[in-house]
Amino acid sequence: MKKRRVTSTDVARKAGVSQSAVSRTFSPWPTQSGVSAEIREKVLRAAKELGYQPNAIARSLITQRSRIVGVLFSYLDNPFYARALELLCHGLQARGYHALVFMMSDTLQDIDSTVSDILQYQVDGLLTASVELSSKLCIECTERGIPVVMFNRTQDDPGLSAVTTDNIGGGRLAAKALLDAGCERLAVLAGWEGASTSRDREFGFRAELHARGAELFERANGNFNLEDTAQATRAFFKDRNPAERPDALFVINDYMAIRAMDVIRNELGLRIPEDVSVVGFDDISTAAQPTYGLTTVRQPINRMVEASLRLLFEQIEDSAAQPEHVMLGAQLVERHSVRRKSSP
Amino acid sequence: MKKRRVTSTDVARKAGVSQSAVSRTFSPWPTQSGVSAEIREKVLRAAKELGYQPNAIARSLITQRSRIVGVLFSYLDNPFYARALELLCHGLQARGYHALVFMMSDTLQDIDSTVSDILQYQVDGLLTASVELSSKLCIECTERGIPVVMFNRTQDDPGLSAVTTDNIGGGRLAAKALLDAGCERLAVLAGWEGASTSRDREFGFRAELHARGAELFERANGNFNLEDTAQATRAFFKDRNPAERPDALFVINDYMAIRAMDVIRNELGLRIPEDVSVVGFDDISTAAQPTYGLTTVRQPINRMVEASLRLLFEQIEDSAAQPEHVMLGAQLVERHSVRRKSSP
DNA sequence: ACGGATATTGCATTCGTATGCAAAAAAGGT
DNA sequence: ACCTTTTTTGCATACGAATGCAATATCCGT
Repeated sequence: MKKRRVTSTDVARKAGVSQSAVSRTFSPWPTQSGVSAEIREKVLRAAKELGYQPNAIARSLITQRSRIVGVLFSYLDNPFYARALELLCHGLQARGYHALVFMMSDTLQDIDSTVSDILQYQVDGLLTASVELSSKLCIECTERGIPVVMFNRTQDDPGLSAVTTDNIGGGRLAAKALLDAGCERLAVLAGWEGASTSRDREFGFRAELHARGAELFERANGNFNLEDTAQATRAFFKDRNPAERPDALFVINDYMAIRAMDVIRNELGLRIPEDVSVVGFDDISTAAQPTYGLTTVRQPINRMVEASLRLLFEQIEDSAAQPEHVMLGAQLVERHSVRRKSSP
Repeated sequence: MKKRRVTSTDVARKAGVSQSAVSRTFSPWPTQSGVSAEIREKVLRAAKELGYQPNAIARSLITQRSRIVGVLFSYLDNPFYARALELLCHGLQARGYHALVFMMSDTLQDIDSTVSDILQYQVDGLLTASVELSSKLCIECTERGIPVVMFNRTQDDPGLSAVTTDNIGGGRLAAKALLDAGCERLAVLAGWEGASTSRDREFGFRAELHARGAELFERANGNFNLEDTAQATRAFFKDRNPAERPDALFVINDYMAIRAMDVIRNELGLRIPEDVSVVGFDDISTAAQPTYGLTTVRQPINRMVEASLRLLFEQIEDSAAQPEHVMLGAQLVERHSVRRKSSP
């Protein structure tokens, strides 16, 4: 039952060569000091017979490279993040790296022990998403020379790389769409005050309103969860006369927007977009389904992932590489949740 | 910039004790041979000052335990799997383990190299979900003494642990619900023939039909993707007279069922459940949203995850533990997508 | 104070692979 | 054929922590 693992020494013995030869044969990088075709042949044959696989742990120990990247997420309910994780993993694997996933349920977020775990596993880099990391985590990691890239979040600290969409610009686009359609009482359903995404999107939204001389009608927090979102939506519309309730709603992400639409239509019996126009953010696949046809601000998720990986590997491969903040453009995707411009 | 990492030897020197003492102080398991309070104190102080963290890689090498579990997924689009991954990670972390995630896009599934990766990382166990693993992978891993637990899939090979819902029973429940409601032309929209889940659910569905003397009206494959699902749904209903098309649809999972409902209502202009009743499988959160109100067969995902982890750790901790197939009961959740029983 | 039992501590080795260095072999030049 | 240059090869050591064993210190009873 308990098989002793096969080591490079076993292979060496079987092939009648030195352990170094085996190591060199399996070296992933075209080693400067190669092995002759003849030896390589012998080694490979012996390895195959024994079922030898190099031990990545031992290799990491000596090379000081684990080829493991820590990936921090706090939840995957929001399909945007599920998709991001999927793409991130693919990208990592394509580069010969692997993702060690840390799920931080916001409730029991034991930051300290998580940081400790990350550090102990000697990850070569760290990708964080949907997580407001305490500056503590950042400092600890960067101090130890572990590159950190934040996905879809920013932090004031300029020592950290981050990749985001232009959330402020995106917020403006949302406001513009609603204003252009002739909406007059605009409400925003924000996420959670602590998240830069939510703050920036709302900021952009308000900025555009201000620029147009309009005023925000109402606001509430959905805290990125469906329950609070439904609650807030009800508060906006329930038992209110048409003239006293919003006629437009900007929801800080699609995940919440979909839920809001549901409450608006099925619980409150209002029509979208006739009674209320809705704009979301992200452009998750559900938004495109005809049932919702949600007009939304698209985040270019593929490019975001690519940029994150590029930044991360630049820093992994060149420790002198400077942290950078990449901001990609947002784009409005018009579907059917915003009413058509009322002709003047 | 380039900080040399702090080792137990550094701490030992600073604290004026031996490296062994440091190792023992940081040993996670209450070591038989402890250290005195005095030394522990000195060590901890020195460690804190230097910012020492034990190196998990080095530890793994000597203990032959990586405390890393490989987790294989093929996609996260289906929220059921996203949720499963989330729960799995939490469970792993709660036990002091971590998930090394392998995403196998079905298209570019390079099984061989993935197996190789898994083996090289010396994972203590392997959890696979939404993946039909070639027997090759199984054999390779079990031969090397790596416990494998399949989540939501089965394989003929009895040497493998698996956790599933009673898919056959679940399929029967779906048929029963539809038949009891008086539906007469039942269609099933399957996933992909290669997946045991899909096969078993369809099998159960047909078995119940057969037992009741009913016959399957039609079937198609949605291949677990939204495009094929929409396509198949159109084929079922488009340009057909009411009497020539299905009046009930069992979709093999909710992810696809939601898409099917969308096509039925928004593209084809049919009503649910008046024109067609729909039953899904899984009970993802979207199914509960009023917009859909999908009647579905619930998989007890929490218990599935718990069982998977239990099985996995039984085998990790006791190499004599036998593989086991845990099958949990399925349960029908009635909402509004199946028409009410027509009174006789 | 002494013998023996017990709890601490440190030494030395081990895990499996990579790599600098020197020795050996092969290739190249005249 | 001889000397130089280049390529192969193996030896020995390093990576960082865990642990069996022996040495030392501590405790206890009398």
